[in-house]
Amino acid sequence: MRTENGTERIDQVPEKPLTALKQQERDARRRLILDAARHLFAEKDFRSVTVREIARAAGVSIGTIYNYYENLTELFLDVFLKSAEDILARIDNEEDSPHSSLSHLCGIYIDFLNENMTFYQMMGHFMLGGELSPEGVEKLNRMMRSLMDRLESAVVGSGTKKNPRLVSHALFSALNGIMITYARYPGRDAAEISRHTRRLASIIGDVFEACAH
Amino acid sequence: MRTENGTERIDQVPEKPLTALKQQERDARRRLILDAARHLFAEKDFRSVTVREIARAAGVSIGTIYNYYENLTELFLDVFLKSAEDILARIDNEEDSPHSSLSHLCGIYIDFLNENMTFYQMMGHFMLGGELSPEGVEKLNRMMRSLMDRLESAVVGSGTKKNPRLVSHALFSALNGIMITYARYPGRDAAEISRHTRRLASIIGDVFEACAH
Amino acid sequence: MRTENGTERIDQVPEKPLTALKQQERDARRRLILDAARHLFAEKDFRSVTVREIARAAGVSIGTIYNYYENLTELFLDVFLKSAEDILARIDNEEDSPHSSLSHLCGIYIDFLNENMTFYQMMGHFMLGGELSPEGVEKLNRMMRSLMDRLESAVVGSGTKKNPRLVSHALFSALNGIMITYARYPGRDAAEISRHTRRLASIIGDVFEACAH
Amino acid sequence: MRTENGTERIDQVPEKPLTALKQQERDARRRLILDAARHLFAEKDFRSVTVREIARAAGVSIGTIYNYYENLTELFLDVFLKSAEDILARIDNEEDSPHSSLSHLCGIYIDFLNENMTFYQMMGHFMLGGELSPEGVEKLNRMMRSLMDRLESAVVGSGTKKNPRLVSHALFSALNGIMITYARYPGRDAAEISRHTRRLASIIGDVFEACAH
DNA sequence: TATGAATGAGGATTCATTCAT
DNA sequence: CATGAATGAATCCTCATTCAT
Repeated sequence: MRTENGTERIDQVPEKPLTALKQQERDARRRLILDAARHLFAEKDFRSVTVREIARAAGVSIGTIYNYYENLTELFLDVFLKSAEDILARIDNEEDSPHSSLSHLCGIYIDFLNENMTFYQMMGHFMLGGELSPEGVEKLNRMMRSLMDRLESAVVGSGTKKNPRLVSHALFSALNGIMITYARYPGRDAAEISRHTRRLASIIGDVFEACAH
Repeated sequence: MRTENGTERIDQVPEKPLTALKQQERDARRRLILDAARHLFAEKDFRSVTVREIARAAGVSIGTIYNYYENLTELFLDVFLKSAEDILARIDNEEDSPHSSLSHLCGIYIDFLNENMTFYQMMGHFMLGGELSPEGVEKLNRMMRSLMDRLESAVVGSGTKKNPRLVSHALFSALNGIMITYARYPGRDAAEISRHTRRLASIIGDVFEACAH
Repeated sequence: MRTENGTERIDQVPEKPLTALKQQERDARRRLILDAARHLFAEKDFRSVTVREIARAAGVSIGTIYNYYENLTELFLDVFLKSAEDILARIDNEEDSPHSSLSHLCGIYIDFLNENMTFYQMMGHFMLGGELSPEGVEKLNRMMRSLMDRLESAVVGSGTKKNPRLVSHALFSALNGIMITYARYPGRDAAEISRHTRRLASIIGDVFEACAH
Repeated sequence: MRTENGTERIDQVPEKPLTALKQQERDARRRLILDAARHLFAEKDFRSVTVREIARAAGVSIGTIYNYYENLTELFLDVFLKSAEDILARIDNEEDSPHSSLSHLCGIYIDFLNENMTFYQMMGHFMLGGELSPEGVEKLNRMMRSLMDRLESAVVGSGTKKNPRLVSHALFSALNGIMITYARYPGRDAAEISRHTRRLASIIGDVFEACAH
């Protein structure tokens, strides 16, 4: 069994309940660190967060961090992947609802970005040259593809006559671009930025939907 | 007088040719530093370039750099603004040509990004939380608006019936998003990425153009 | 009963075969760790080998290592003493052979050093300031004296007219010095170094032998 | 011009007294650091001395250390080379004196080692696997050869009939071995060790001298 | 006795910035 | 104005050892 982000979670056969328990504890601890980091990132740019801060926030020692993560970058990547799982889940939930238009999906995504700027910052960081191990790159790309797949489903569902893969690439790009362009709109507070970016997402969704026909 | 990027260039009255000369020298030196930095950034991620490296590349001392720039960030910002002037000039040149479709403009922009990844990286850096002085933010936003204006002209020219400002916001976002999404497409070299991103830009341009009508 | 290296092995009276068995297991385990460490040291400088590596190589846990050794230094010392036992055994075997000249003995010793650089490195480490418990120092010196004794026998056998103890001190020193001086002879591979050091050992042996008369 | 240890000391033409002055200051500062380190090494094993300690002892900042040395290893190496220059000078001075027998030279050398245990410890460290840059290895070997040359002169002077190079190799080895074997003679204080090692050096010198004939 | 996760002091090194010359 | 040596806080990461299970 593999979780979406590629973390290996060893299946525990009933014969080894002890090990299973340990694994649970391990997962819990890892989660603890992860969440502490996420909360920290909400307060300040993730690139300026130190191991010491994360350790303190998680209530563990520095060394423990390194028991769970090879290095800081791997932790950052895990935070990113965890966030990505969240948005995937959110999309998958909405998919079942009837009013699942392209525009609606765009709104969900952009709302998520507004609520999780760190996710977006990390996307920028990792996609634009942030050092990453080969395994890290692999995980990153698997995740990006997962996101793309959701979009493609929606694009196909919109009945486009064009190449759905290419169109969903373009749509995904368009959505991602909203934040890099307006996340720091001058003199606007978070609420205004949220509203503006949502409107742009809506426009983009509409444009792509309209052109499908 | 103000240059597009807001650099303050003290006007020299003809009565003081000596000072004017000095100012020229000063500009030349500043340019020297700027260009050295740009070349360096082409080789490695700008965030990992040190003052010492820039000084060596420019053939000046570290101290001199601080005579021309308050700090490293200001230098980075200037590099960004200089690049932005380049793309503005490129767009303005093309504007005169007859086949100035929206799609064509998108192509020009995305080509520029591919040739100037540092520009894009800096955009991401500054737009997503990079520390910046109030003056820096001001300069940055003036530049972003200049770019937007060019796009808006084109959008208006495309005869859209929608709110041109909003549409051009959406289009600008869409273009910017291409790079953050595909600059690290796995297993592709620069040429392939350039081709793919250009295709996406073309699609986006077409989509927005089509919907104008 | 005491082994040559001073390891305390609690005598097991026949009445307690169970405990004796346990002791055997204990010895086996200790041996396991020891050998794993020795093999590791053959690959990389012993000072850079970590407990974790030794544990992994021995197939035991870190904690187990500390059940058998007070600390890493004690383990290192034990490796050293085990090696020393090897060279003692080798010398004792050769002693019986007829052609046991001083020069021949020197050759045996230097060959051993070439094959067991870790032994020599540890000698340097412990003799030149490496922290050691009083018991450790005691063990170390007992071993050095054992080695000296073998040499002294040979010196006496060579029929020297001088103070045999002093002469054997000098000879022992001379042999030990060969490696510190030539172990890193530039641009020579192991075979060449082995050959050169052997030749020097031979010269030293001859010189001491010649002067005996 | 090159100093014995390979430090590049740029010759200053009279036309640039300013630069010459700066170079002098630089040398002085480098010397300051060097001496501080040497003194520190006299108090505790050089391997356990930290940059912070050296900086404090030298009255400079940590960063300054790195302005003069690439890294700690280079500093250690320089201390070693400086010591080596001292012993070379001492030998060269004695050379002029009439009673320059082999045995006398050996005494000078062993006295030096007793007074400069750090030198010997470093010799062991660098010769037995201590990490070193290629340039470092080069410097180290040049120094070892310089020492060897002095010995060879003396050996030749002793009128040996054997291969002088080989004999001096053997002699050098023998001397170096004295310290690794007896520097930690148990229960003896520095004075006793000094006396004992000197006696051994004398024996070795005599033995080699006697055999020359 | 075996385990191995947790610990955290401590290491070397970097680098933007200052300022005396 | 130009210089570049000095600064030192701040970084990530290691690893021997402990101890609860």
